[in-house]
Amino acid sequence: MYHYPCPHPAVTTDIALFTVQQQQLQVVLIRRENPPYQNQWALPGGFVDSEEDLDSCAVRELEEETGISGIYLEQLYTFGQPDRDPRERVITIAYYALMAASQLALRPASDARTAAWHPVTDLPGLAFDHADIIALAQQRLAAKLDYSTIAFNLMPPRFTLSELQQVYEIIRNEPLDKRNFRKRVMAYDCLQETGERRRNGSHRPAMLYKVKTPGQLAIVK
Amino acid sequence: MYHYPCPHPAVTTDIALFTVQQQQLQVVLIRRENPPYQNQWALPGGFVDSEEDLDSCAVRELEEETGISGIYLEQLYTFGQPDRDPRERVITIAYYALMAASQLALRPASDARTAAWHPVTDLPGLAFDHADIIALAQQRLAAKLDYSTIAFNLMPPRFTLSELQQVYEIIRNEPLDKRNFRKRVMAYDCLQETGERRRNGSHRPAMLYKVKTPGQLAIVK
DNA sequence: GCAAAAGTGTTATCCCTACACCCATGA
DNA sequence: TCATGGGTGTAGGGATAACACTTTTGC
Repeated sequence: MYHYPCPHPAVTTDIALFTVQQQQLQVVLIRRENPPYQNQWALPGGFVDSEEDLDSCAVRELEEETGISGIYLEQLYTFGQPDRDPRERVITIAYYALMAASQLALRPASDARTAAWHPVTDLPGLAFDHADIIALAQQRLAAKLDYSTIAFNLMPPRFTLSELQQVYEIIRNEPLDKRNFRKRVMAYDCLQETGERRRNGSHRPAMLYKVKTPGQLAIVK
Repeated sequence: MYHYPCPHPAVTTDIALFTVQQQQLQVVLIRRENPPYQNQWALPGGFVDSEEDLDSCAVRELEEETGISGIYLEQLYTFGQPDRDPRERVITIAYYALMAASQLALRPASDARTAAWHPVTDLPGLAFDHADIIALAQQRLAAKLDYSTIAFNLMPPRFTLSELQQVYEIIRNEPLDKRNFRKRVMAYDCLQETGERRRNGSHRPAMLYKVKTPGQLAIVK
């Protein structure tokens, strides 16, 4: 097989998988079993296979290391500082992904014995430049809240408008007006009432909504 | 030197360099001297050196192949379809770059005998997936017009507001209201009157402006 | 009946849009 | 003096932001 006469670095994908849980934006980290950075926390990710698309690699690595699949995933940025891995030149295509807390079912797999959620406000020391990746992903997520329906990918199949509002408030880190919020998200025309209501304590039950076309990302306003 | 036991693809950067010239958005293409796609048009770009940052690689390749340097450059997206190069797996980190037409001084260099500007509306057949890269870059540029001062990077050191408006109109492909346009860009507070005026035909001379902090990208509105 | 969250409209303000005329110059 | 692009302000409309009370339930 032909090889171009040029350096051939290792190439990985890394995935910042977010959810909102316990009133916090959280990200999945795995504890590394092998050097470098053995026993440190890192993002799930790994080497791109020879006949594998980059997106597919991110999906596969996430599934292998956390057991999670079928969620929203988007390419974020490519990090290639020559010394970002102490052993060899490794270029990583970073992705970010979103899932509902309700779908939580972390399955630690072969090369990541421990996978766990961590609040982004309280991260442990991270391997490589993964802190930078998370920071950039968080920034992108916050920016996309303003002009897309990306946050719907953080919601379970059925949810109340108050729950949706909480997700927005947690990511933007500021309170929102209830009536204005409802007007805005309903204007997106992406949500549908289910007939059901959620009873949840000693107060009026809340209508449950679902996303009309799940997985779709609408650009709005 | 250590090598991770994984596939090691070739990695390149490719750069979509835009300017506005002759009432058109144009992009630099080079004619390929070597296979694959010999004699076809392609974006400037090339392999990432072993100790080289990705951004630096893009800057270097652009300089080597076109003689152009010192301009605005931003990472766009990473393309990694396994078969995007017929010879070997090649992953490319695509960049886009902007320059003023006034700075035009294409210097064809060693591995790109012919470098030339092409209107994006009338591109020749392109090597690899470079047509996709250009399309995405153009889309990103148009989107960024609406919420940043990115277009200022397409302007020469001194320019009139009418010239700036033309650049916006060409990229957005629609006419804009002169008074509203001026109000908006002046509100960015990024432009400064020079005392000078440009005399240009039998009509009132236009004030020349400059960007207060060139190279800076402000997020606005 | 009381506590607690759900649900709902109106008004004021701001921003964006539409729009037309005078100015300075060269020929 | 006329043709050409440069330069300027205002008014109306639409969208956003501020704001408070009633409803339904569990205890």
